[in-house]
Amino acid sequence: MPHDLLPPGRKSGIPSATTSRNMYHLSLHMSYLTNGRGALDALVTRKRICMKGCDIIHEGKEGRSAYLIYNGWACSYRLLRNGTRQIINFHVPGDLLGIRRLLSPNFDDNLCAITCIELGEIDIDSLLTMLCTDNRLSMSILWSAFREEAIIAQHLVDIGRRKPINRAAHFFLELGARLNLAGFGAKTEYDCPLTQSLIADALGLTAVHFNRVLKQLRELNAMTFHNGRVEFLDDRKLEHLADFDSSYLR
Amino acid sequence: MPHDLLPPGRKSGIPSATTSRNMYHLSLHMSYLTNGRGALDALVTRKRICMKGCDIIHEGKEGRSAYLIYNGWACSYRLLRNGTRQIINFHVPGDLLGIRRLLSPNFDDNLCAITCIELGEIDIDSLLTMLCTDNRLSMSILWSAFREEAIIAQHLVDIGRRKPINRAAHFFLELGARLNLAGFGAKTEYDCPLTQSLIADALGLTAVHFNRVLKQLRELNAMTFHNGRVEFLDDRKLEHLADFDSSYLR
DNA sequence: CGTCCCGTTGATGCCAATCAACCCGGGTGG
DNA sequence: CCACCCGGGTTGATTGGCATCAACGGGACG
Repeated sequence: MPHDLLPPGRKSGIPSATTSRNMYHLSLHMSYLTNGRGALDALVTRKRICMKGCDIIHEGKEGRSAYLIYNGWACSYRLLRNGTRQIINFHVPGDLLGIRRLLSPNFDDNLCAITCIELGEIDIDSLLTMLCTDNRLSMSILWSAFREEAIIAQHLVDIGRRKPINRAAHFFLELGARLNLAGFGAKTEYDCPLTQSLIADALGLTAVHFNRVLKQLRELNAMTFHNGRVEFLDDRKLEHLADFDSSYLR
Repeated sequence: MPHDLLPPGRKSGIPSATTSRNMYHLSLHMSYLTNGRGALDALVTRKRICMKGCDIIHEGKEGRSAYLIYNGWACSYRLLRNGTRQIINFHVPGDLLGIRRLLSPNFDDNLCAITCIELGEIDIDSLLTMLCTDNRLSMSILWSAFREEAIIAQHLVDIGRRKPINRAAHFFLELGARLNLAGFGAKTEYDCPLTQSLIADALGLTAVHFNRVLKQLRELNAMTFHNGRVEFLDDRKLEHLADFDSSYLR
């Protein structure tokens, strides 16, 4: 039974990642979200800190909150009866978490802190009432739902039809693009606090095999991933491997 | 290069499936959607018929319409450079198609008619302006976006971490549950106009191997799929295989 | 009657899961 | 302090499952 993100964990040995920025410099990655952001920020009632490995939202548990990530990383995942785990999506600073339970708790996945994470807590009920009056806010929420759906759909295509090496290339490119849009990381490198087995669980591979795939990427001089840092060595080669087009992120 | 749904095709040899109902008896599957349904129906400007195999929305093509399915089936899919196809989701009567392009054309996948299909066309711009005034309508749209996201996420888990036989079992159970909620099909059987290779492309398998999986399910006396008809022989065995819980559909 | 699409089955080969061993660095406790 | 453990990463050997290639049958349709 995999449990590498279940225990509360010790003090993170992992560098605090890409999050050493002003908390107001959040992922203003698109017009709608930018417009709605002010209204969203206003709804944050309190700050919450989650330690690395803690569940932020647990499946089935009633909860009346959504969260805005100020800094740190999280992931949504599902555990299967056969003991495996599928990670649905990783979440980076600026992302909005848990909106799906706005309308139904059944829609939501487990949500777990990958690094120590700082969250703005938003009360679902006040969000709901605000939605009725503030139109830009509803647009913002809708946008963010669509964007997440597009990311997940892309992820689905990745897992369903791409070979592991292409899948991995696509993953790192997408993550880089997302961080870039959120105002973090450079074009050719970024901090990434994920472990190999976390990524493997997102890509539908075993950790062992993902490790070999990383080796291949290294030997192709396409990219490296060491000590929580991703470096793109040959963008064109990578993009060719990944068949990547970032337009769905905008 | 797979193309079994690309050509316009001849007159469908496939029975017109589960769609022989009153067109107003649409998938009123949930409170929010029900509330918003009237408003949505009112926005339908004209009816459109698509022949089996026709693209309803094609990636990249500008289009300012969303569609409501009156009857017939469709699917959203993406084609990869390597010549394979991944089907993201199947759509049944009552589903709302193409809302993601409400906010950005980049978000949308290809959309194709699987059977001859009857659609209500909704102008995106009037939908947008309506959203600003009609609150139940925005809730309805939001709900439908969340639900679709939940379905896709479930699909992702399926492909990423379940073995083909469990995947197939899950697929048929989900489809059955969706049809049921939409008011079609009985508990233990339903019409399903999909071909084996369509389903295989949704499940991330080859058609050949999916065929063998169907054989296994048959030999386990769990279910059969013949001539466009699904029959569940042993629900408990199936549900055990699939680890299925339908709550995310409601 | 020939063609096309769909479903079915067999034979073969490869790729990724699995099992296993080992390294490294950091914590922890005797 | 050293011994030990534990989580994360790396590599090798082996197995099996799924893709691939190929052939055929049947039904629908021109």
